Amino acid sequence: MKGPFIKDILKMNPDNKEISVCGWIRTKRDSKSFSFIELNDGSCMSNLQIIIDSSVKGYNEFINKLTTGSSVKIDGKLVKSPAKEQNVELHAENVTLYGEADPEKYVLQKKRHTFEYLRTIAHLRPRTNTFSAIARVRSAMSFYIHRFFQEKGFVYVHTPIITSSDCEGAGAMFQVTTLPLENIPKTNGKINFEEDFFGKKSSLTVSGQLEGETYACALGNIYTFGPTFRAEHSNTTRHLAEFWMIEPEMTFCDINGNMDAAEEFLKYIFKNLLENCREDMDFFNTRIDNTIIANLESIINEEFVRLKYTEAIKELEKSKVAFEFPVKWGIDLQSEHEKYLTEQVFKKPVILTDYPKEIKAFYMKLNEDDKTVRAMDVLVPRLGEIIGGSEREDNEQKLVKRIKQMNLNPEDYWWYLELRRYGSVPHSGFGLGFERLIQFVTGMQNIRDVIPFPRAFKSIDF
RNA sequence: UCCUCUGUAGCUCAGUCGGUAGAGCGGGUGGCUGUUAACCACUAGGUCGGCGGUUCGAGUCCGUCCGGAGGAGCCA
Repeated sequence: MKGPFIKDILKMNPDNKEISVCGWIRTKRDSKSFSFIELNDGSCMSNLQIIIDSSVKGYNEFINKLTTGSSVKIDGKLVKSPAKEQNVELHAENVTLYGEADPEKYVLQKKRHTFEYLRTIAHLRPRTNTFSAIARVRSAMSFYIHRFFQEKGFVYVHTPIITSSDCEGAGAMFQVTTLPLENIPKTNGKINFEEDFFGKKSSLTVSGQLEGETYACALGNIYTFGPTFRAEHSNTTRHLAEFWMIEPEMTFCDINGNMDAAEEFLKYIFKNLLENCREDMDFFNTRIDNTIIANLESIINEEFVRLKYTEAIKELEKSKVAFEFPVKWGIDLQSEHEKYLTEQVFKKPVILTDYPKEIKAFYMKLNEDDKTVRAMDVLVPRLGEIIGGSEREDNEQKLVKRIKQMNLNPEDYWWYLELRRYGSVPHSGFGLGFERLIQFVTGMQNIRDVIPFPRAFKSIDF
């Protein structure tokens, strides 16, 4: 597709310039002697208004075929529009119809559709305002994420999608196998994985963190940004079986440096989003959730609160709110607790640290009190946890002890432990789910609507 | 996996006490207007998710299966 694109045309000086524009017709309004067309090419939310006078060659043949959804090329003159709704419009001189869209059958007519229905036509939904805006915001956010890390000298590491470790413990895994399922080779009743493709039981990754740490412990600062798979039978507005995750890992960096990085990171990408995707963000703010822009602006401008878990528990115990889940030191915080802290107590993002070791992963660095670990969760108003991270345990003996405590086998982690044996360094990192981030900035309620082709439990229609 | 709700026209929904179905939007036709959520008139669309049962009679009641949504758990 060649330009100029409608995004740029709308900013051009309307000086009778001859241009050509391609796109899909969103709607048409006929008069006796001319027609108005709203043309969209995906470059932006706005349409370009086209006027086709009935004197244009072939008018009577093509005009009834220029229906919603049909694709055209229009050559014409860009002029100033006399009406208020737009600055410029295109006076067509030549019309080329590429593809018709039978209005009796094409379901995306100009009318509202529920997101639920649009999920059943995932191949057509990017042609709607909402889903094209989501696609642009997703793309832009990916770019800002890369740019943030690249500007800071982080190395982008491609961690494997297929892994042999069934030991990551972050969730149910999808097994990868070429064994014949109708006749699985077994020895003494147990599956013989030596005959499988990799010679070992293999799965799709649930996290690139452990592999990421190996590269961080050589290159300094790294990040991953790739697909992640969880085979959990979750059926919620916040879970996917296939989603994208960002996981930076920083060496010579403690929990405080980790918090600094997470805060700077969020502020950077949100600021870029508001500055560069204003039209799409205004749309979300108007049509989806009218708090998102104010919310993002306050996150950009406010300093995040930093609070230890123990302090947060005290704060919650002090409150008069009747929580569904009672508060007590040692519990994992429920989303009602997180929301209370971010929305009622502080009214801004809160970074909670130093959680009880029992409710956190084995690789998090143990504090001197032997009870808490250097975990950090970044909580934001409305969503709750947006980032989870920690300083990693860098002492081999302590790490082995924690692995055993969690009933895991240290032998499975031999290479991960060697990072602590040879040139171990304090290091930290965090992870964030990309789709939840997109949900947060767009206000979209269902995670299946912020990824082009959602994969979820019992759901893979496209 | 559990709990709740839901399935009627292309889409969004209404349908009373069980008596063979309606609206809005969208589509078609005609009219009108520098229109822009266009407007006005007319018009065509339905195996009421599938199967079984109760009944003289089921969109409506019962059973079951399938699909969808929301919540819980788990998590990102």
